[in-house]
Amino acid sequence: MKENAALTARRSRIGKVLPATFYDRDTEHVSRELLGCVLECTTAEGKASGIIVETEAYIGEHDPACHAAAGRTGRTAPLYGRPGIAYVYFIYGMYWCVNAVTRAEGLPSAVLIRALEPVTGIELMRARRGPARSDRELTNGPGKLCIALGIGREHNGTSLLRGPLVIREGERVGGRDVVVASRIGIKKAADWPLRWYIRNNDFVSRR
DNA sequence: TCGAAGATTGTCT
DNA sequence: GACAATCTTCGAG
Repeated sequence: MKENAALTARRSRIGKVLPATFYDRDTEHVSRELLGCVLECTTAEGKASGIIVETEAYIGEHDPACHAAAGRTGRTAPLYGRPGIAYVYFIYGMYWCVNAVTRAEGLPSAVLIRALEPVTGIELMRARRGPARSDRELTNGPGKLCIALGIGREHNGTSLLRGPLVIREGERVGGRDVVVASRIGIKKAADWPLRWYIRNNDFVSRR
């Protein structure tokens, strides 16, 4: 009961779709401010959304871990596009990961969305992820959240301002509630402090 | 509870 | 042909 009240309160704070100017800034800045915002995906099956609780920044061709470090290819083309579009890529033969492209055109950087706290469409997420799963296992990782929200190749290069995949204003996250850490799951430049997450949030993939 | 290894395919060299 | 911004399962302690 208590949990339902908290969820209702969260849903009431979901606001407008973030404008292009939000993304056209320093990638580190955007990463930090995306915490607390809401990623929402609408498909034929319905709508599902969650609060962004963990992000990572990939900051251009000089960042060895960024896909753009290999230069502009067919795969990385969306990274060179306008701020506010989605870069969705396929990895390890079975998973999708979703990024928000940032900064001015021609500067290939993006924010990887690593974990969400489910807000709406939770039943749909359970159906997609499997019934035996706890709520925190629905979206506590970049591959998992794409499965739960139904994000795939059809969203690569689409606008996060128009949908079907959008990011909305959410709760403001105070400075004390933000933790900066090193990135996860990569070998190159893994110690760069470009990962942000909400302190004490159960849905963060790793502390 | 933790660590190791397997699954599986698009992309680039 | 090698590798990858991951997740799951399985076995050991």
